[in-house]
Amino acid sequence: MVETPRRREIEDVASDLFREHGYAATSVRDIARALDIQGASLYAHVASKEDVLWAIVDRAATRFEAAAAAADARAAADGPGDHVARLDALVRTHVAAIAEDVDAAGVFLGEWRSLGPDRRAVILERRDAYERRLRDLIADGMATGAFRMTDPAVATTFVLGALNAIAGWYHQDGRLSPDRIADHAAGFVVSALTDGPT
Amino acid sequence: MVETPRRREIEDVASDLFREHGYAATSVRDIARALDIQGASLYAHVASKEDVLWAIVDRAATRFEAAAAAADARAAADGPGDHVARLDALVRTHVAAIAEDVDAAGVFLGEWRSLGPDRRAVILERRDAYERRLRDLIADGMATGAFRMTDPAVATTFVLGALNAIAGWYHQDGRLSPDRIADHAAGFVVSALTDGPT
DNA sequence: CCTACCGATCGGTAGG
DNA sequence: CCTACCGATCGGTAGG
Repeated sequence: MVETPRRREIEDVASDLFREHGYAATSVRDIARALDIQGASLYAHVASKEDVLWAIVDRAATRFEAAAAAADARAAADGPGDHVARLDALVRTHVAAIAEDVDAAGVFLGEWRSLGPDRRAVILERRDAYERRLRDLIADGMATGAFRMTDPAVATTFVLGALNAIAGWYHQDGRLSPDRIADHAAGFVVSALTDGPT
Repeated sequence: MVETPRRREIEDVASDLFREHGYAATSVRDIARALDIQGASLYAHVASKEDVLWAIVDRAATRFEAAAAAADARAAADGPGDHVARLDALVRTHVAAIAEDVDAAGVFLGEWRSLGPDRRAVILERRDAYERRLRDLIADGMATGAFRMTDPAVATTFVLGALNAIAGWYHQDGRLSPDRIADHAAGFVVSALTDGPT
């Protein structure tokens, strides 16, 4: 299915509603009303309600994956062995990925439970892969002494928990720009994983 | 309404289902089936589906509030001016409050959107009050030099994000005991907010 | 706690 | 994109 402009409009409106009320509490009529069309008319553009959720979640997941790849590229230019720089880069691109589309990020992070079994499994595996990437970086940094020793798996969930919480409060017209938030996030995470000033 | 044993049983089963599938995606028949009774029979014990959600959320919120009070008492015994000790105590009681009933904590943290407007407002105000408490502690610690200088409001959301993520992965029969998780959480948070070893 | 039932709303289809 | 419609399921009530 091609991504027509109208189709994208539907997904954006749905992201907002799913984020605000949750997928199950949002009816296809709610989505249609926000677009000023009839509920049944939505099916001229989408095959099912779950397909809309999937499109949002899949696109958000892809954005996070691209962010991680971009962070790798950025850090590799600086120096491959610098774990602090690599973590700093990953945190910043992660925050940017959230801020780029908060609604979609929030839906991705909070509504994957509403996917059918197959898609749910796919998205969980992609989340796991992303998490493994961060965990490996943290574990490697501990092994080289860049980070203080602690449980890498637990530290990873703390880091992602702190970062993903941003999707719960960030607003485009808020006090802080995405870059400023990324500054704070990078400072927080690096400080949490290092023992003292370098 | 008094809290009969059966009523509590209903709430526990509902916590599990709401946590796994979300409030809106869980029908009263789902809850009844888990208790081996008919859907309509549930109404011999509860007035509405939302009342069940409210009971779970209200109890969990009360538990977090009690945890904060306990942390205050514990830290006051040590010494009132020690912000690191106060933060350490608050983190530990917060983690304990999550582990005490993960399902209810998860519902409290993730399903308050499903409450009606009035109850939603009440629970948001109680969450805000809890958050203010932590933010004030962090801001005071920055003013006295115990914590590194950064934005207290943002730091607070990072701390709560990291801690509340525990509700997403903690299991009673997991690798780590609540106390060990609390150790890691306290180490992570204190390290994030301090500049180096004391 | 059960059986029998209710109106409302759900996601989705047919046919234009 | 609309009107008209469908079967299924929803939360909840009546009466025992």
